[in-house]
Amino acid sequence: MSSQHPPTGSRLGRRNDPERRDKIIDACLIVIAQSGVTGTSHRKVAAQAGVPLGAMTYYFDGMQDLLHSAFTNLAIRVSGEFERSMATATDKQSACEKVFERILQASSGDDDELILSHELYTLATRDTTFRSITSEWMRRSRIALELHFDPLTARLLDAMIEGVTIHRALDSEPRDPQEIRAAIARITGNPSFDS
Amino acid sequence: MSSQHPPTGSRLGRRNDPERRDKIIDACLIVIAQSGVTGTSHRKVAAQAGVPLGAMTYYFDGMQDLLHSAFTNLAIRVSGEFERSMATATDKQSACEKVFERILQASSGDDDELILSHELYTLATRDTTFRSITSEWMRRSRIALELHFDPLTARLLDAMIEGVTIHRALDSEPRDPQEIRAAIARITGNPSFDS
DNA sequence: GACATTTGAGTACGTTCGTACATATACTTG
DNA sequence: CAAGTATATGTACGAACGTACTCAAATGTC
Repeated sequence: MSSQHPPTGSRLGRRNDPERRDKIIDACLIVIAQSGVTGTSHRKVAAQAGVPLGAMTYYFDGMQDLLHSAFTNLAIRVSGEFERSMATATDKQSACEKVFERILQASSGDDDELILSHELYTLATRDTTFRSITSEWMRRSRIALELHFDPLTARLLDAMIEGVTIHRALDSEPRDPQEIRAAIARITGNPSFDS
Repeated sequence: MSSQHPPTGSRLGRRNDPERRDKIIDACLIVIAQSGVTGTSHRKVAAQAGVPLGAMTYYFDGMQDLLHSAFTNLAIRVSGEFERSMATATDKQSACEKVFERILQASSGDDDELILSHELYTLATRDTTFRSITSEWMRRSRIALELHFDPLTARLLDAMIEGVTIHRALDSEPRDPQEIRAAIARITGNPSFDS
């Protein structure tokens, strides 16, 4: 008993798999979503990614570096999606509709985005290193919104998205989607959206 | 060397110090604010509280119970403060002013409230047990706001407070306080507040 | 004052963690 | 094909962790 590893200890040696690093990052986000940053360890991530433990310290300079890389990836992916979504809007009205969809989707809990972003916020509140990620994320959101709204409205709308999303997620009673429309209507000064 | 404890191993025995439990809870919040839930351990909290390690398992049924008690305490304290603040407002205008002060103070980073609430949100996003705390917290905020605003406006305002606070905290560039006034003005439909 | 009970403290155990490091393999170069 | 290098891996180590458990001291009871 106690066969710790495949019978033949096959060390692959120089294989330079460029996807290896990305696989670890993806696995890291999965583990964080499941267990939180608190419960994330090199061993869990390695297991999730299907790579040996030694690969963790090989590709990343410790836990901090791993987390930073993982959250940077997340921020780039999510803000990219939002940019693309906003870019498809043709006017204020359809832009409002996109924002509505975004809040609805983000607060639905159907994916891990909400959990992961909270984990990131928690790190960023304490650590300046991570704040550069959130800062850049917000900057890109704002710019995407400024395709359709003036700068101040874009900032307020961005903040409102955040607040409504969180409140919807952290309340145990379900919230009426109509509330989202009211929020957007008041911030943008577009009363017709609140129908 | 290696004197682990006061020279005289004075076991105090039945002393029933009712403050002991509260001291541990306060210490726990301090440790969380410093090191995050991630970095919080029984040993650190015990050291901060000046109680022996054994006291931790005596007063609390494990880490989960400790965290739950600590965050419940936090929620009660903070929402109590907000209720009292809102109760002193005499009309819509002064209520808006109170809300303004609240956002300014919460996002200033002068105390640990912001850090702690994020840590709580992160737990609540994943764990229903903690969501009852956030849920109750939001309920009380909403009721406090409903002293001066209609229910829908109260909800939106509450969400806006959250969003603006977070954005102010997680941006590396400073934000103009005037932005807060604009947000309140638009949500409450009180244009005169945005001056 | 003797005994029982409650309250609290100290310690030891088994687990898990991050990381360092020796070393095996694959590739490159001559 | 030999020598060298870059790449990747398995493992071992010390530190820190949560928790269970034993037992001392103070209090309650008669």
